[in-house]
Amino acid sequence: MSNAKVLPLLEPEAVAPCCPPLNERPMSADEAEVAAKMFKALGDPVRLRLFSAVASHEGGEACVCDISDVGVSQPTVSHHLKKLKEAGLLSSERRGTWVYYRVEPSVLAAMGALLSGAAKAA
Amino acid sequence: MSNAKVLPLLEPEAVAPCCPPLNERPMSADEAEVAAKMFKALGDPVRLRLFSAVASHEGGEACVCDISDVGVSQPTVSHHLKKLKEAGLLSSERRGTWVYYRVEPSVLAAMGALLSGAAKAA
DNA sequence: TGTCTATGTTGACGTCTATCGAAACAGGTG
DNA sequence: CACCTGTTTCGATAGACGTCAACATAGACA
Repeated sequence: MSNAKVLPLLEPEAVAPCCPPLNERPMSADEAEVAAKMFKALGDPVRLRLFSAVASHEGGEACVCDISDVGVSQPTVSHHLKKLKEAGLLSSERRGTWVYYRVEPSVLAAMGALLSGAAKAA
Repeated sequence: MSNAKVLPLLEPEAVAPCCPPLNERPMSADEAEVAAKMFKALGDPVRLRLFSAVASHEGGEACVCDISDVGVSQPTVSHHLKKLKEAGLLSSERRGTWVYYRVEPSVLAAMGALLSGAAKAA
């Protein structure tokens, strides 16, 4: 329904300031709530495999029919893809009969910087 | 009690091969299950704040009394810290009256590389 | 030595959300 | 219209989150 305004994560200017490096300073409650949604989206084996399948596919986009081989039913796959899309990690596009999912590099970079910064100083 | 053998994630040689970059190839079910546990551990706002508080503290270790200011009761804090420890992200050590938690750099680096690698190529 | 206080952990319980599959529905093609 | 792809709805099961109470462990003090 109101998917377009569920999260402001799709905007790059909303991603960058949301995630200071983990070791810089203690996260505030608001920052943690935003960042936790992204981590939670990847906190499921099925979603992680789906996301990896999309990210490793040619051009960073993949048809659902190519990544439905994760051991669960297709409705469940659609459900997980929807959650990844709501978290801002994927974006869907319909090209004729098939639906293609694509990764969001900005959000991925934000999460990587969040962890890499903490790993560097530790 | 039997904390030492809950997960083999504490060994660096178990961390490195568990997480190929997300965009290299589709994750297997076993790899995804291991990596999802780490992401799931950070998929909660309270845990994320606790982890950030430990990581940003002096020397990467912090007493529980210093990070209990997250808006929940202390038993809840202890529960979340236990989950972070079970995921291999933290390690606890008792120094007298107080208990100090410390970050595990190797696991953090693995997660960062997992995402940074995917962000680079995407 | 014995007791008392303080710090963290653990267990049990209630509540809430997540996950998954079966069936029905929308979108697009030949 | 018949067919296929993918989404949505609905309900049932399982697990996560949070608090209250009780239990270990370490130091203080008489």
